[in-house]
Amino acid sequence: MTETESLSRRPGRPRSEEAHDAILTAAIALIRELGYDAVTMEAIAARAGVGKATVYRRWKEKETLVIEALGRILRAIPVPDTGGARGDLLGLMRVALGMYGDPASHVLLSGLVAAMARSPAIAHAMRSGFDAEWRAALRQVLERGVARGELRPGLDLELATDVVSGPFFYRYLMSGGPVDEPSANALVEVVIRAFGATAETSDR
Amino acid sequence: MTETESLSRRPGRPRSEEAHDAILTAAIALIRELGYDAVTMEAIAARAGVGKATVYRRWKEKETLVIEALGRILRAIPVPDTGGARGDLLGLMRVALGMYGDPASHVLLSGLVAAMARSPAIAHAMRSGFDAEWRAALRQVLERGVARGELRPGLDLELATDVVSGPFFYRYLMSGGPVDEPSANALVEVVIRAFGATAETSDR
DNA sequence: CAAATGCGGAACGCTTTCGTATCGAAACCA
DNA sequence: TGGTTTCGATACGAAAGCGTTCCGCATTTG
Repeated sequence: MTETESLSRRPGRPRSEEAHDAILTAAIALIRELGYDAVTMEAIAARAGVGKATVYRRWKEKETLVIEALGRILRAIPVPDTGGARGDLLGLMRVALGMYGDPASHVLLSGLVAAMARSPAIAHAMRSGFDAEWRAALRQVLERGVARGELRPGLDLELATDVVSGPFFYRYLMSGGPVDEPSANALVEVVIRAFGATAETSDR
Repeated sequence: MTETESLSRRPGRPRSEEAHDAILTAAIALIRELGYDAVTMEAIAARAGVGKATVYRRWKEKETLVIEALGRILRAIPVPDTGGARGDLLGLMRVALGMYGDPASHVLLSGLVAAMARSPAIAHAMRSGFDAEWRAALRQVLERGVARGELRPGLDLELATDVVSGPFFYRYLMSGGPVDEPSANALVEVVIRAFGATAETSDR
């Protein structure tokens, strides 16, 4: 904002975009492999093929580096539109399955959850990024379901959101239970039964 | 088993039970404060008022120490019996609220979740302790509900368990949403609506 | 051109943790 | 009593990470 206003104003050699990218990419890769806590600035620089000074010139702490890196793995979640709440919810569940399916995500996610507990900045980044994105997509699907008359008008959106998100999250991080297509189907049926318009209770 | 068969067989000074207890207690306290990863053997010994050698004489690795210490905070979960599924589930939810209510539990739980992702031994200890205990209590309540005719006979026990456990777990570790009595009430209603016998869908 | 800044790389001093060793005192057994 | 083991405490060397500084070269502005 202040630096790059009129097309690179400063005298010397400009900072390398390649280095910037390589550092962020290396950071994500290492957090996937080792978890947030175990990753060091030294290792990030080494993996990126970059001097430590190049890293410290941009970020003073691992925390801020990681927060910027998190933006890289955050992709917009496509909101499915199959014409019905059941199909839309299933579509979102498949997005979740895709994320949970990668075994490396386990170390990544659990490491970040632990980091959230001790770093408000990381917690904010995760909630306003990962979680908010997912939540918004889910809310949209649920509201469309209400508008169509498939879901109950007065339904608690927050609660419905977490009934969809929570069970897989719990299985993935704690119980080790199945996180797969059949479970996704069953969970969607539960949500529709719980939040569906009072008419349709046991169809399918 | 082998050592203490005939009332302290070995010649020298016996190991201090006080030291043993103090070490385990110190370990738990520190994990609550700092998280699993950040706790060191040095800090545990210091907090316990014990020499490092005394710690290493008993446990070679932090991992095994922590696994034994986890047994300390695992209390048997009382299975409520209010005469109805709704009341029983609410009783269990209050147990969960009691655990989540302690702010120190946040660092404890999230640190252990991260440790589970990298240590199969910790994962096993958590699943066969904390999770299994909770799951068994929940299963009992659900099965009683089925026997009473309040819940649907063919219900998926695993899924129902995780629909109860997951949402608060997700709020606690990820979204930061409310984990309180009103939410517990609402969640119980969701479970009863989703898994209830087809007759009672919208009473209360 | 000179001045300024960034580059990858290496080395620096500092701190923390690791796991082991050693100490004199204390607690147990034969 | 003498032998053995643990006690709390402290010191130790090795290893790792920190954040900084310097090097020689590259890339930009003026």
